[in-house]
Amino acid sequence: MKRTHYCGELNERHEGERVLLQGWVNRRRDLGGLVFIDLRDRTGLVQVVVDPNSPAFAEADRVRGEYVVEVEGTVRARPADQVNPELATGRVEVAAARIAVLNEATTPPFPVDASWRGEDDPAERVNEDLRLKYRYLDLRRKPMLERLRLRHEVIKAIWDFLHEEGFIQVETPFLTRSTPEGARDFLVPSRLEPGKFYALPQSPQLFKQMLMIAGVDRYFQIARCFRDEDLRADRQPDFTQLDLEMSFANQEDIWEINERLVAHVFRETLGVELTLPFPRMAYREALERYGSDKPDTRFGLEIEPADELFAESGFNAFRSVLEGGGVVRGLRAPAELSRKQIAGLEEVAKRYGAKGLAWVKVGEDGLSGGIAKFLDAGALRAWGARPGETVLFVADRWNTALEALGQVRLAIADLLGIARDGWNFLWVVDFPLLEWDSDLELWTYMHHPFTSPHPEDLPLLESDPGRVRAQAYDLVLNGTEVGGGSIRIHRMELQQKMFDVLGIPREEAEEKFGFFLEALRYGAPPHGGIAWGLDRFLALMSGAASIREVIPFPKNQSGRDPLTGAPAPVSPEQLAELHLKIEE
RNA sequence: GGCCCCGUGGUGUAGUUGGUUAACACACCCGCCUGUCACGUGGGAGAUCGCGGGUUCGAGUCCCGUCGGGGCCGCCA
Repeated sequence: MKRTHYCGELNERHEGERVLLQGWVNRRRDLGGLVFIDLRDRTGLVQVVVDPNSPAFAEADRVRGEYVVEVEGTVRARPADQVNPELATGRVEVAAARIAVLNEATTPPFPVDASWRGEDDPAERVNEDLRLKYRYLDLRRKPMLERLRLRHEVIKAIWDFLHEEGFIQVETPFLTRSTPEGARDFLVPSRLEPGKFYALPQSPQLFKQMLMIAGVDRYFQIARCFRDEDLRADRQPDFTQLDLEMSFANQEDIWEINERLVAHVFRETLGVELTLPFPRMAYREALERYGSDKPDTRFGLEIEPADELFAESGFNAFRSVLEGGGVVRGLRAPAELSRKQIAGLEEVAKRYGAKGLAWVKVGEDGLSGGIAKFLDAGALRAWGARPGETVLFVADRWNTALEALGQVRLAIADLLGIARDGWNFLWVVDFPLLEWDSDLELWTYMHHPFTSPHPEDLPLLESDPGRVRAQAYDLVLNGTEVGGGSIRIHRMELQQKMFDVLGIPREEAEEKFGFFLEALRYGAPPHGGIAWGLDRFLALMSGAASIREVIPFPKNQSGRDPLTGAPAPVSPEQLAELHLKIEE
């Protein structure tokens, strides 16, 4: 006989039915003469009752938590006073006629049963490394299984939508030559060609562009990407992108289809209706108002220019910054902050490059604290400050001042418990094409070197490179960058010119991606696309604190997998085959 | 490379100005219990306090080093 039902689907309609269930023992309650077993599979729990007269009793007696068992029995309604409203199957139970232990189980190092009963789950507080070492047990927990399922549903919704829109899914290689996204590559030594290496892709960037040249027109892929950089709560060495690319498309086309895709995914998986189109905000405005290129627009608390307050003030530290071409920006915290709180905020500002955080409290009858003596109450009032507020200032280079205050802004929101609800999608657009690298003393790309400049700014490319806008955009959700893309350069001459501006010698460009430059000569269509950070997307959708929670088998912060022990040594024979020697 | 936080039975924690048998809860094992659902109840086992060194009559506690875990900066879309 085969399994007839999943545990979690049983209800009053099955009353009287003979069922065969297979699953794990979530919990066993032994009353001496009577044994209750909560049987669990991926759908949930059902209570199995074993009567002492039942032939199943002996087996029920030896069963323990996490044993794998098969139960045959009859569904019956529970007595009215025995209904468990906490359980989806709480109105029924299965009277066991036969129980077979399919496998015994060692007691798990942490409990996996609580979440299935809707109880507070102690496993949420267990050291994460232990959860990773026993990930197959961790994944038995309900929230983990739910996130696996969400991941599946989101990917299915993406496939459904893009298929309908005429996209073709194409797989690009894992063993390849690296495409320059700027990160460190994971390398794979070649056995057949001593001293040569494959690289794992940081993204399928050049392959998808060549697919456009091939005439695929609309491509997508749920693509695994690899970057050998330090890890964070939102960064793993191998992670997943939704990668997509379209030919003959401009920025608006790409934004529009992505908005509808996001809306489709949210509708199908969370049942949430998003308002389209998403707002668009220029990079410069995002920085000026929110101090971030990925602003959290779920709350106000905007940054304001404050240069004029200090232009002629006696506060020399600020005045000299202004005279040196810097800026002063201010933030009005709607509360009287304590010294300790301000010190904490200053630490935040400093971590992000600010020299310090100047502050003043605004009272009904004047200013107090911090730099009060350098400021005029009337002028500050005219500037916008209101009684009861603590005003915070940073003076520095434009982007440093804004980024520091942007972080202070987020810290204040945490501090004051400012509500941050909802799903705020936002396109940040008009990124600068280039960014000055003061270490290397040259212009470097902000996105990647195949990003197309804004056509209107082309004349500036040689005269004033810093002012050239890119046709590049980020998709931001609640203050997290969840996607980024651009219109690509499709003409060889412009690509060559970009390399010149970037100071990449022709020979080097030829050596690194000559194959791609050659491809551009064969009738490359105008094209562009985007890549979503799928793991971040899922983490936000499920309210997870790190992307590790939505990745089945992630690495820990040291890049190790506590489950398999990777990375691990290899045998001398393997090294010899690869022509490798390990330096001590 | 840098800054911050954390390592005590299987798990989560407590452990006072350094002091004698390292405590509690849950889990685990055994007994009792026929309507439990955080079952109850009685008993039991289980920790060289991450590791190494130092100070001290005495270190879980103080100091130094080291290893491991987490968050962040740098780096990285």
